[in-house]
Amino acid sequence: MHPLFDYINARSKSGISAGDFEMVKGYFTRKQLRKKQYFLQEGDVCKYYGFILKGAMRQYTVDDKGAEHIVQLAVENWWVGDRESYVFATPSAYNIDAWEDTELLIITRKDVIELAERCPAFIETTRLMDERNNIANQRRITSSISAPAEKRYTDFLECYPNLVERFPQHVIASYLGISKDTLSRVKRHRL
Amino acid sequence: MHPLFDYINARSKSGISAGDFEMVKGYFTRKQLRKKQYFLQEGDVCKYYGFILKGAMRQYTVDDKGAEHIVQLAVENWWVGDRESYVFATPSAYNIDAWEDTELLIITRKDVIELAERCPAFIETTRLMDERNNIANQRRITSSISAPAEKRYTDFLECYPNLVERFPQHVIASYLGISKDTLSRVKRHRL
DNA sequence: CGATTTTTTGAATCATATCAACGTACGTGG
DNA sequence: CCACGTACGTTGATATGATTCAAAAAATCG
Repeated sequence: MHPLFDYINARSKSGISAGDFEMVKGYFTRKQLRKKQYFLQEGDVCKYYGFILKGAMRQYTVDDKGAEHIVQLAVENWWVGDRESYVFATPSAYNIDAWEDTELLIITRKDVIELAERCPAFIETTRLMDERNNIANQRRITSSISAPAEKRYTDFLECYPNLVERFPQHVIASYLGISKDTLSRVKRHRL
Repeated sequence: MHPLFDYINARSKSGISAGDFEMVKGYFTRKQLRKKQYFLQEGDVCKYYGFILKGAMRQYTVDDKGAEHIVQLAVENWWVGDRESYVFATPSAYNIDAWEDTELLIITRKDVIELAERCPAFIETTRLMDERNNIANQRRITSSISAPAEKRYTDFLECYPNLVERFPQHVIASYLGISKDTLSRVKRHRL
């Protein structure tokens, strides 16, 4: 039916009624982003978290040499935002922009907190999201401190086959912390 | 008073009463570990999460060449365990052992869930822990995909000055994903 | 079709790893 | 008190994996 409805239903034990979902939906605002448009710019406070209905986005830092380092990729049914800036209302170190034209549901921190108080299923869902996120982050950290480029890439393929189709290779390379040139060579070597 | 009591009080909006805390404490079991003793071994399911009352621990993988890669360090007031194995009851890819003699409060997954239902302050606390953890992991990922050895080390010093005093240099090096030799050279270079 | 983005490739270079040796400190048992 | 083992840190020489740069090829898009 509605992607967010399905998302909450699949992740909360109790599930959510159609009526409750209307209430939940009321807390979100729809937002359209064109390709390359910023959702968040370095130095700004991340006022909104976004749930992606359609599209693809990237979160990245820019170093002193101007090189981009992609820390997160996201597509449909993923959340985007800089958690640190969102929670503490501090200037973000990241940029987030749309890689494709995308459509989001956005919500402020204040509203998330209020919504959590009114809707148990929503809390359960966000808790589960945090839990899964922690697990995924742990894996990524393990991979990035202990595995060479080739292993990092195969781990990625296994874990996120859907992302490979959505982003070009040089973006994936940056996400993995290796250069596009190296990733190209790794792929050839694997055949 | 009691480290876990203080921990919950500092992290839940409402706080916890002395009476409720007795109930919480009842769900935990005290566990002593001698230096080098395993808390979790690769291949086993992580049945318990632990709250460190006293001591220091490390979580690591062992690669095919027998080298250890430290993915997490923990001291007093930190939680230890492999979240993925704990949540899904799958064999863990990690070892966790005591770096010093340590004293823990441990709890099963089932009891965490039950306790969460009975004590709102406990839920709030674990939610906050997950949130902070996500933020910290994000930082670590950013650092590890984009920064060279020296920056990674200075980031670490800034973020966890207390850990530097508790673990020898070669352990820190492994945590940062660099060799002990390189860390030694980095330190000299910084003076 | 031209323009832009993406991928590939080779050559030179750089950061870090590896290996081996040595120095130091600490603790334990004789 | 000494002798020994163990753990830790440093250092130099060498090896290696990955980066950088530049150029060209290939794919994509309006």
